Amino acid sequence: MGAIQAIRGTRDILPNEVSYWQHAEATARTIFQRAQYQEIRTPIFEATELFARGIGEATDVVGKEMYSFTDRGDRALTLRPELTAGVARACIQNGLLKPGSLQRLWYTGPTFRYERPQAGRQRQFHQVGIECLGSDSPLADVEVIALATDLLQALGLRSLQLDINSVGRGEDRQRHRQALVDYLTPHKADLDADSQDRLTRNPLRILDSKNERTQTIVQDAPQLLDYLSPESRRHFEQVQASLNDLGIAYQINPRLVRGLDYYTHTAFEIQSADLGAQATVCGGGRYDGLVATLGGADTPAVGWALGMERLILLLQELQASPTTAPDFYVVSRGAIAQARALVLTQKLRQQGFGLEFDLSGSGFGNQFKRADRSGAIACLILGDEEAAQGKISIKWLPTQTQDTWTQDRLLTSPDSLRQTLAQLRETLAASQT
RNA sequence: GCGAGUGUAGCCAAGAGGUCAAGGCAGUGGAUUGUGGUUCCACCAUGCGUGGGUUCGAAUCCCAUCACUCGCCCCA
Repeated sequence: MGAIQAIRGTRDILPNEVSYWQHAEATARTIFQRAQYQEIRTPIFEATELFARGIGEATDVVGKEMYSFTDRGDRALTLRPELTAGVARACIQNGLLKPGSLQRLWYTGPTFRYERPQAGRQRQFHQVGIECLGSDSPLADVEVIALATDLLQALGLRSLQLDINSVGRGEDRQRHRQALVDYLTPHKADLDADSQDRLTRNPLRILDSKNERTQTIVQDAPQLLDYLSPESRRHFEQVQASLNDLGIAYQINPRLVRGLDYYTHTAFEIQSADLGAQATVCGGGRYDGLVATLGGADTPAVGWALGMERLILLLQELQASPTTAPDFYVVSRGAIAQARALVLTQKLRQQGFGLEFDLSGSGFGNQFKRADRSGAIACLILGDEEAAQGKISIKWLPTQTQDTWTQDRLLTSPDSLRQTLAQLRETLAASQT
């Protein structure tokens, strides 16, 4: 009652879930590093104008999904709804885009969009992404896509689908858009309400409508792929050829369009059937115009962003949470013994062992119960008797055997300790399968 | 932003206007003040998302509000 709650569309990531995040982040990091992508960290909020100009005023993201506010200095600011624009801004501002040079970058961090929350969709969510700036080669598109599929595969995800398309260049889209409007206008009355609305705002989207009647009308509508310039078509063909060389399965989806204005040529999406309505895990493409739009030198670029929450949902369906059991559980009783036990605990931790120290102050019986639940391989036991003699008892939980060592021996034989732990862990694993 | 559904403990839940709200899992303490996993016992919601209203009486009916879920829109 009266307790303050996390605000709508935000959530806490609790310890039992964090292990998935760490696993995903670590995997991403090694894959990016192997391909010589460097991490970049940019601010969580930026000038509103950056997104308005970069993403496009007419897009849904800018039009109705931004967390915008003015600060005490009357600056118009926005919590970033995606990271690409900020990364591009940082590259321009810091002179990272020298003519003829390449920047390979990756990033991760929180992202904000004011939308109705659903499964796999929140107002604060997290993205991981990469950007390859400075190359117009179709091979850059494919390198970037391959890193996405590598990452997902390394995480053990199956049954994902890669859709690709080419949205051409601005001129190609203009011509196609005109043709599309010309084709659809006579049918306007038969379109669903949403699509009628989109006829003037964003006719491309009509192709994607889920309305059956609209779909039958749209079947014979002009396809964007037929309006591509020869250059754009060649680019798209090379992307496909190179994907084939790498054995990456894909589907050409002529209806795939991206929600942000800055995309050119290649657009792609990776979807999962296990995510419900929010099926896209990873989306990206080429954005040759963005850097120039933001005031930088003309710089071709490709990249993608991946939704961490959606990725974690898939990982959780796949495997149980990785456990983090300690090597030793430290059982002690009596003020002097406890104080000594803590000293030994710290020294063993400094040698690289994992130890959980019992702080409950309850009887040995209860401490052993907790030791068992902790999943530890052994108990270190220090009571009045051991403390008085400078000794310590070690109970090996899987074998129910117990040794008494001098405390000195405990601290000076890390190798044999490690060996015993490894052996017991093995037999434990064997007995469980 | 629109449409629909659901809120009872950390989790899964029964309850359907009338004994100070079943049960299970988890947790804590004890049987066992120096030895675990099994077992047994005890404890664990002055309150049913929140705020109003109807009623002699509300977890149960009504209204509002908040949150979540599903669909639309859109995206990661």
